[in-house]
Amino acid sequence: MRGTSFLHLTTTATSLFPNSQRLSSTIKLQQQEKSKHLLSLLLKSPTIHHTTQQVHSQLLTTGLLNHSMLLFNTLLRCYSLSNFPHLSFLLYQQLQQAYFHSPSLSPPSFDSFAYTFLVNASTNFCCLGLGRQFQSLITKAGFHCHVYVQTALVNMYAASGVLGDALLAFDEMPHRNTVTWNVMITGLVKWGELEFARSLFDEMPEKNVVSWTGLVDGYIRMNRYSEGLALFRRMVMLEDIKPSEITILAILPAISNMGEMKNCRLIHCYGEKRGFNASDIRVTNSIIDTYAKCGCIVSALRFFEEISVERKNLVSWTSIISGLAMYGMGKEAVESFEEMEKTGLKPNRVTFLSVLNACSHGGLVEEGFKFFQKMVNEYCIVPDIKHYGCLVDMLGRTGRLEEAEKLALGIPSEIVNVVIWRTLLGACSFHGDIEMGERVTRKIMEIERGYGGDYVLMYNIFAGAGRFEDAERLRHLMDQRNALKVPGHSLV
DNA sequence: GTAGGGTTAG
Repeated sequence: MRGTSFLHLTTTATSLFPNSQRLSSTIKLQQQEKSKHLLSLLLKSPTIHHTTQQVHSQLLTTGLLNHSMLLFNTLLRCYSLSNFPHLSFLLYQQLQQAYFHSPSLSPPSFDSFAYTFLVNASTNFCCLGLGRQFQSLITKAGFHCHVYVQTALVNMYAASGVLGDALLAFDEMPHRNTVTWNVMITGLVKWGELEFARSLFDEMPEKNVVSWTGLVDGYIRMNRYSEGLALFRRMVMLEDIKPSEITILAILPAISNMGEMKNCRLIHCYGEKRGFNASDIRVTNSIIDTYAKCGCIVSALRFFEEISVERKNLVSWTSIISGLAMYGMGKEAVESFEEMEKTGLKPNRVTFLSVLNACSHGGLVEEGFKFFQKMVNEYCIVPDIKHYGCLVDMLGRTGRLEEAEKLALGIPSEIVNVVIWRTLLGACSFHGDIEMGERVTRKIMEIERGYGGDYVLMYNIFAGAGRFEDAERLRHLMDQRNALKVPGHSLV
């Protein structure tokens, strides 16, 4: 890795600042003013990449790079949080090189802030190798007990799924704060280690809303909705912890999976009271989605229409289109799509998937094809298997089985899957096409033999056509192959 | 300065 060559340079670092005595006081003052100005620029708009880059190039051209550790660290932080975290490493390297090329300067000495941001940049850049190198520099620099720096390292390992190393770093910390515990817990939750996360949660001395939300989210992500919601209730009622917008985002999927319309309303009201609905578009969008999934498209629509056009983003529109699709409201979904385009928003693959789904559920075949063409030609989006799935379903539902089969056969072999054929088999069953049903069943068996639902569908096709012998033959085959029909409800 | 995040074929 490119990092090796420049990282080892820091081992001799002792002090960042140059010998400033030689600078005249006027120049020094000018530099301080300039630094102050650049710092305020960064602090004013830390998330605007353009500003960060401008400040960076100013630092390089004016030679101010090694004059203020505060400015350097702030810039490092902006990069680590941006979409280009590797620029943190470039900046780091430039400071090293400034020293390397002018021996009159004192070598840079990176503090706990710099290391924290560099580790975060490694995390966000998914570059564990570099992170490990920083870890050894951190130890050499004497920050092996520093809570912030070590927490950043625990987070790096935990977020990347290297849970053994995360625990090692966590265990070796003589002092931990709530954030340390939280990064460990959320890391474990992220990688499905829920029980382990739970035991740490029970063990941690002071829990805050992030700890609670992390665990609630864990249960819900593992489809353990009632346990997640029970924990949420305990958090609010017994522990008196105020939910945050992230808590709301975590519990809404549980509410929609349980179909708890009442609770959706409750959360909606709570969001109004706390101002989340107005301040966080993600909460707004998730409420639209939850209303729709709880069976109330009217509430979803009403809520959606209350949002101002300026606040609605692509996900808001996609959520309502996908909601309308669930109810077979194809026409309304198409109208929403067109309205969205008028506002200047550019649909993405999910928006197209939702509108295609709406066309398929609403029986709008020609519109569906038009959207597919539009997606490919106008928006240059390469269709994925789900887009094809909608088209097959759309043709299959309306009984255009030959076209559906032809389309399925034309799907690139690298992406075609068993779901496509299962969709077609469902259509064959619905429209009673025995021959195609047999053909499609054979295709499915080539890919996967263990799913009982396919045998059942084919059995129904035979039985429906009065071919009971064939049906029984199939039932035998199913027993022989030990195919299990997965029940319609969850076993947990 | 360090932690959690919305829409997705059948």
